[in-house]
Amino acid sequence: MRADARRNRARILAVAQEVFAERGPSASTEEVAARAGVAIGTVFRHFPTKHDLLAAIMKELRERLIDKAETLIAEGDPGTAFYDYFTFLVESSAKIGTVVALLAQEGTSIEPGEQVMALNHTVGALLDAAREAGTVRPDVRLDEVMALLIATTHGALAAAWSDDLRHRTVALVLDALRPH
Amino acid sequence: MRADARRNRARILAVAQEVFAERGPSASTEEVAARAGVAIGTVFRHFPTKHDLLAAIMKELRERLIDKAETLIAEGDPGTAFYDYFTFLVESSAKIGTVVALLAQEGTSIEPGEQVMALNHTVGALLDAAREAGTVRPDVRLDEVMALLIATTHGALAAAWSDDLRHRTVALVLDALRPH
DNA sequence: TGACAAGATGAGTCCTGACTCATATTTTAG
DNA sequence: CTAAAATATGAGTCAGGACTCATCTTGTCA
Repeated sequence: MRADARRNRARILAVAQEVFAERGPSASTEEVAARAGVAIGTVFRHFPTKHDLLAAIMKELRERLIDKAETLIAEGDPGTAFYDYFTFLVESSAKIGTVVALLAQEGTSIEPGEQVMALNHTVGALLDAAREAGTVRPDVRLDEVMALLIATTHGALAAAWSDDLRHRTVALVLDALRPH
Repeated sequence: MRADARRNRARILAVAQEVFAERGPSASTEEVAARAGVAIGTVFRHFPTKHDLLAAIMKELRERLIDKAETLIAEGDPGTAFYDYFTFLVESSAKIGTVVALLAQEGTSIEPGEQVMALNHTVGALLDAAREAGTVRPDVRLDEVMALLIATTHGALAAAWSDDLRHRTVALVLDALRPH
């Protein structure tokens, strides 16, 4: 792969994240190209389909999210790591927006979607650890947690909550998971 | 207004609710026309803009939602009416889908939006009653409740939760609002 | 450095979906 | 029953956005 091609690919990917975060997944490929300072054909050379572009973003994002989870597992208190991660994901969605696309677009399609599967697995591990540490009610199930996560994440993005409101709301949701 | 015109208007409105519930707000006006058994021009005669059509749906929906609230206030236990209403709204969104458009489309626009204002007011009344009856934590604020409502509603629709999962998730969320 | 393959360009195609309007049809008042 | 007014019709216009490709440009390697 030529050096300039690699540079362009990276630049397009970065810019696309911004654009889709701001305008939602219906933003035009034209705008991505324009903001990347590149002709539209170049975008389609690297990502033959708009869907491919979105998929690439989601893949990168997933890696970032899983990195964060591994850091928390390695360094953090198992009792609080779960809560920290939940909060981190909601914060990310408020800023990055794409998390929502990740969770939603896949959620509505038929197949579970590998991104969601991976996240499921990660959150599940943190949840188990927290349960064992006694900081999460033992009867809380993973699918409920994922549902709360999707809901909070969607809400934070769709309704553009203020920082303050977002914090208070997440606190309420997480309180629901704590033992008594 | 001619009799057939009135009939058509009503039919279009009813069908449009179905279509938008199934396909989301991006469903085409063509499809609404087709399913209503009417030419596309007729749809545009009654609703000059797609936005007008959505607005009409939302208005009708709002009236239905507020009716329900008034019934609950009049007949129900003030301690549980709030919880029943919250549940009712989420159930509705799971079926009607349009609630989401109502809460979201408006939420992202600049002005608060009269639909959301009205719902705010209604939920606020129920929340106050429940607080007074002691079935809701005194420190829970209306904006937090609305945030949870939007989130749950979005989540239920976007992720197509099963009935069972929806019930459990709503139960968790509502537990977060109960005193201890 | 030269030449060629990889890459970039952007005007153009195709399609979808909102909206229009000249014409045909129906309702209804008288 | 009839004519004017109100409606309905649906082919057509227009705009936006995904995607293509003939042509030009540039990186790289001998």
